[in-house]
Amino acid sequence: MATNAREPTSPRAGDGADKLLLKLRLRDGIDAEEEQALRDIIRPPERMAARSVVVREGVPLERSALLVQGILGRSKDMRDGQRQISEIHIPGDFADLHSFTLKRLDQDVIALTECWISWVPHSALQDITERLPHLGRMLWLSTNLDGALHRAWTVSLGRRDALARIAHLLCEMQVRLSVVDMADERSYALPLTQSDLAECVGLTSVHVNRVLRELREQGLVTFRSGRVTIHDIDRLRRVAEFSTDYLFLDKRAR
Amino acid sequence: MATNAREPTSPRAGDGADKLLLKLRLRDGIDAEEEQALRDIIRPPERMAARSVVVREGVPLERSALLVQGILGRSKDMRDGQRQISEIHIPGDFADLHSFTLKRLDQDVIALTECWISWVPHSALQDITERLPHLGRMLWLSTNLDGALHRAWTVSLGRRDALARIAHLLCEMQVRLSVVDMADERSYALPLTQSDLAECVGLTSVHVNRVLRELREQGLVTFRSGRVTIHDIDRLRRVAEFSTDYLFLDKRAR
DNA sequence: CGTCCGGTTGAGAAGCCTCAACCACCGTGG
DNA sequence: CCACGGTGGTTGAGGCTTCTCAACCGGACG
Repeated sequence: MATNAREPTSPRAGDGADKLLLKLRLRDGIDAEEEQALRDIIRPPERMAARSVVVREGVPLERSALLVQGILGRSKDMRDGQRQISEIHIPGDFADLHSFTLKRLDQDVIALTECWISWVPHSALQDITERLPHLGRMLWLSTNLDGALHRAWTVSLGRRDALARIAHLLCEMQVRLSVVDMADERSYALPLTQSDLAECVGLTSVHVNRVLRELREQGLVTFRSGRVTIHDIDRLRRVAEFSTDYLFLDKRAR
Repeated sequence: MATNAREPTSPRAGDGADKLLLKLRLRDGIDAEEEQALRDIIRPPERMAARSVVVREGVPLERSALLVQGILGRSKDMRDGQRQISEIHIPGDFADLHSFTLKRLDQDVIALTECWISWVPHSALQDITERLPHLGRMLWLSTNLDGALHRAWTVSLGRRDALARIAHLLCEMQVRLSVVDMADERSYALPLTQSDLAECVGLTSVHVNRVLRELREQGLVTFRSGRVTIHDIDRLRRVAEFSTDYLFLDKRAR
């Protein structure tokens, strides 16, 4: 069942769990029983087309989406056709774990690229909160990490200019992707369009284009054909006023 | 013990719990055992001076702050002296419940007015996750509601102009304060300065001043001497593109 | 080979910021 | 009692960042 999907890009069933465990174990120990419980509730990944709506705002939900491959965004459409993305999700992220308690979403989850998603039933999560409270707290932690990202984005949108805002986003993605072995200090794949970036940082794609040129010409970063190449990570972080503190990369009893 | 504080503004010990319970019971039932467990872990409120830092970013924490009276903000200082507030807290809110899993904060919690705070030890919260998993999920829900506010603010900062942004904030506060019986449809107390507002919506206080005049002259809202008077809530909400959906005001099994 | 999507660039407009002055109110101290 | 200083609010003028509109380019794909 798990290995039924035969397309070349199709991920293995355990990939999502592996990356989720990398993310959780960076913050606290997960023992064998907890790991097994987690693996047991993760269904085989399903493919979602690029640009499709994975979870629609407002719909009653009984499962959450663990992203195995691809990039998801949480997105809000405005009356006038503009949209704002409030978080970018990478493999190993639950895109809507908060729906476990909220029971519906306040924003759409959309596939920014082709994605593979493992669904996790809320009933299984409830079971975890009752049988394995520490693992339950680690899942709670996971939604609180999302909250920390949200706050950092709020600060960016409220107080950084366009250059620092984009620089900050590219710094954030570098660290988060590193955690799941998808980036190093020099470069990483980020298969988004400039319009996608614009919807993350609250600018127009035209202005994002100009700012990306500026970042390139200043020898900081290059974003081109879905890849980020960092020329000077120290200067980039200084320009962005970036610190890893809000990403909670330290291991502690939780 | 609980009634020791004698100043006229000093709240009773149970006030914080009462408002927290109003907030939680709006979303799901809390039975007598859960209510008692919650009341048992809430310490008598302590007074914090206006403009003081209640919880400092980065400091290891073993307790969370339940706001009983006053207004708190989550605030990030920038290098250049600017700051951004990412959430406003009202009585009945935990200002840093996320520190239960994160163990420190990514932003300061500051008192925007004189505040009374009840501290709740993390050990007691851990106990709840182990003994009363449903109540634990309700606390998890509470941090997820914060997340929904964060996302709404991100959308505001990214895609609304100054007028709509301030209108949206005033709409949000009206609903949230109503939940804890501190607002009606026409008016509510909001003892903030125009600079505080500016730090919430990512503008300067000068521009906030001009926009408040515009809101007043359009017959939408008046914000004056710490009080918001809503002249036309329907038009105000339309201008703000405000919907209560993201506040999750519905009762459901969670 | 045409079409579409994403990216690039220019020119002018709009929204918000900066700087500065001034006012009203309130608590404090002489 | 009044003078004073501090804080918060108000208004004007000019500047800068970002937006809007528009044109054009290049590559992928049918």
